[in-house]
Amino acid sequence: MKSKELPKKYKSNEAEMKWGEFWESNGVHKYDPMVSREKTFVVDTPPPTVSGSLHVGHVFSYTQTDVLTRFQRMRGKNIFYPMGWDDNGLPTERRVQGLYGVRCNPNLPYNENWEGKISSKKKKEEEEISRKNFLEVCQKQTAEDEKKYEKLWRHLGLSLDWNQAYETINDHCRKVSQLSFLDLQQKNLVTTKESPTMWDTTFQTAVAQAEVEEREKGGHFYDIRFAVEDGSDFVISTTRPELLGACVAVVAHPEDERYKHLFGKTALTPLFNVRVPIMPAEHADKEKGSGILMVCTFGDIHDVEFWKAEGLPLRQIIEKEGTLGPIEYGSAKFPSEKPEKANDVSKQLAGLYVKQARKKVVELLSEEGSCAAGKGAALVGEPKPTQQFAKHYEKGDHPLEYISTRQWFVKILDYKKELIEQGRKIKWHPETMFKRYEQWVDGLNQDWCISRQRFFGVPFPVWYPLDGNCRPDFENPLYATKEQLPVDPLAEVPSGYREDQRGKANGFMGDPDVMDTWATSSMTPQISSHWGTDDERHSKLFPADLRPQAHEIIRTWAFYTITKSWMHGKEVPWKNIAISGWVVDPHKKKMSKSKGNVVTPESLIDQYSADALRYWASKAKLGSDTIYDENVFKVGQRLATKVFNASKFVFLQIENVEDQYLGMENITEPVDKVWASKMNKVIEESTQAFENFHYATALSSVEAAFWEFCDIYLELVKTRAYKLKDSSEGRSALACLAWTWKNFIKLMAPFLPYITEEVWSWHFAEKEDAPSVHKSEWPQVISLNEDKFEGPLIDMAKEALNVLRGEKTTAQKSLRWPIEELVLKGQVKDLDYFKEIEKDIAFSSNLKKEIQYKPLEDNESGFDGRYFEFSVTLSEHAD
RNA sequence: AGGAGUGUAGCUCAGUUGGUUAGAGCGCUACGUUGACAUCGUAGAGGUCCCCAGUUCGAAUCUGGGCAUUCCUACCA
Repeated sequence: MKSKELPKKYKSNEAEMKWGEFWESNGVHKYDPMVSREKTFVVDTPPPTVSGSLHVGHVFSYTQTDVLTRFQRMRGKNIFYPMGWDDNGLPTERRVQGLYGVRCNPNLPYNENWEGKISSKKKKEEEEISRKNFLEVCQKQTAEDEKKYEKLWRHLGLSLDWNQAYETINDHCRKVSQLSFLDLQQKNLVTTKESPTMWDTTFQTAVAQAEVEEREKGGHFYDIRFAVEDGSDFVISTTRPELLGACVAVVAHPEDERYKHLFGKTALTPLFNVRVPIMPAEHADKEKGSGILMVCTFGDIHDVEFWKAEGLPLRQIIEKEGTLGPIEYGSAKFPSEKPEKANDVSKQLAGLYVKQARKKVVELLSEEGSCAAGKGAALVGEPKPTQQFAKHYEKGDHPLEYISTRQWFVKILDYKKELIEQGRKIKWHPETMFKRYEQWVDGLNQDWCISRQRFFGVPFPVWYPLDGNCRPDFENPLYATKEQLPVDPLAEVPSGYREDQRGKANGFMGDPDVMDTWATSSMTPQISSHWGTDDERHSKLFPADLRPQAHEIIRTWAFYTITKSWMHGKEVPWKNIAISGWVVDPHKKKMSKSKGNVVTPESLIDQYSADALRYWASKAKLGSDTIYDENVFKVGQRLATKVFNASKFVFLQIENVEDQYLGMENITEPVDKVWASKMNKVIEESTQAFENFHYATALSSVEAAFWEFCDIYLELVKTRAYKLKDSSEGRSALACLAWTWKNFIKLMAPFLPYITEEVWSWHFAEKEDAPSVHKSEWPQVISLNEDKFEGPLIDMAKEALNVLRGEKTTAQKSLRWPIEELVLKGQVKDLDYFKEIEKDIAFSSNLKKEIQYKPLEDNESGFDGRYFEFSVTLSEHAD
């Protein structure tokens, strides 16, 4: 065999291109549908939101999944590892709106000739386009983004099967989502109802509990005097005086002596002169404010609950846009003792946004004579500043309002116990993450609102019949049939109706809403398995083996997926859930685009190589956050280079050696056996670690062993391997080198797929009949037949080398400088075994030596190991 | 306020079931290097293992109590 031409240096970018194409054209990552379920490993990959670009946080967590998956592939598993794109939903709408300067107006007709052009415009100058045009431009934009994402994932070396990719807006996903909805409907697990719901006034849509976050805001307490029918009065404290017109009751704690006597009486609100009952309520806190407070429709969740429990009237004054409505007082719905005065106030407030209205109301309340009790101004004293916590939609800028609207809900509140039980059946990595799930489910207080008043999403497969006055009958919806799916109720017709009956008396109307994006992504395992449409495929892919995801979406993605799987089939969606941590900045805050992180993953890969980034991601355990640190990329890069150089060296030693001399039976020399037994341990450890999802532990163990291999073992045996290659001593070294090298490539393959594939191709691709290391068999431990070779010989040799190098360094001499005499001290456990190392050190270090030993006294500390002290005297051969 | 995590070298982190002198990498300092490798090698400096108390022959590790910090949840009229 003639010597191959090996590159002088490793060029990561060229290699990444080459092997990326190689994997694709050889179908290395392809799922085989013919293989049984037992031999298949199914990953429920997170579909990232397609709204701009991926960042280092994505690289981090997706790499961790890929590492686990590559291990399983080498264990012989048939891998199902799809990619999904979450392209529907608000993020896409927002991105398109900003990028193209357009806004959806569902009342406009479709314009065939309209073409979206990138042009950012101010909000007021945005072009209004039809719903269909809007959806088209959304789809066009996400398709472009997805291409960019795919390119990055390929470059990073994620071993995804791109044949299994899906987009959550495509026909198949819409079908599965709608099927899911219909199934829940049949099981009586969804309901439509008009009820107070958290509402974002900017996007004008309902939002679910899981999408809400608290933000701290400065605010003020305003003390306002109310009159009582008996002529007395009291003062309430509020941060939201603009809701005065929506006041439906006043409450105090049942045990509050100050107000007990007022229960059952009525109070009169200032400005509006509305008569409201004074009632006891458990949620009133005697210590807070004045102890008595107003109940409005709706200020917060307590208002909603109290309003529901007591059957109070609904006086909604805030409209969907976040402005105060034009309210006519003196009507049945909005009674007033002095309607004229109330309407005068109402006129001044109508059309104002909440913040402006607050200012105005405060202004009016501080006017002389505004107090209904006849005590001058209703506003008492100065407003007191306070830190408020207001609920916000995570993507919105204004506080949420509770507004009563009609929405679709999945009934989850009745099944908290069952859903926690389902969570318990799944193996969480790390285990402690289950607590988060449990706590979230336990604390739920609202059903899951799945309808959104948006456009780019999966429509409800629902129509409503219209009565003679064109009023929809929401209580008796018309559901699509399974065969109709996917269906757009705004374009298609319920069975038994004709298109020309749309919107007409006694006709029908389509449900205009779309589903929450989680209603679709909660079905990712079923989307991949083709639930409901392909039973055989479903049985092979469901439940999945692994769900990887981040911890902040346990309350959404994990929870909703578990919920859906339980509701549809009383199953858990996956056997394992692996929770990745975050990439955080040096101040331990989560890194994100908005924080101005300008480093793109693409440029990092170009600079450091994909393997280097993967190394960094693989160093972090599941569930723990990692500080962004480019130094770790450098370490990864160095490791890859070392793999290249060491491989080159080993390859040059063994390339022309006949196969028969590289068999394991040739490993006869003690030092080689000891090294092989050390490798056995590394293989065992890392396999064990991988099986427990502890890939980072596996990496550490392999990495440490590899550097030791380069620094110690290679140094020890290189002379022997080179000079005595035709003797049994030399062959022992060569066989051990070949075996060790092969195993290192394999052990590192999940982490560094490119460099390992590169060096694998030099020799083993052909010898092992495995074109790709990633489809080769995971290393097995070998039997050495002599278990006594587990002693510290390598450690001694290591120490000998270190002392040797140290001495020479101290003497400021070359490492080739001959040593006159060197005394080496150390400890060894096994006396017989110790005798054997004599020739090895001499041999491998090219040195002659004498070894003396004597028993060591039993350790004073009581530790019961037996030791022998030894000293080695080394002096240079007269070579 | 409740829950979960974290706290070990200047930095990023390992540290299994308690066990001899607490580790690695980076960084720093000094030195070396024509034979796989300067994307290298060798050596050195650097520690109150957050604090206090307890259990133990022995604690980074176990127990109790604090402190700091991150995240989740709740409250905040």
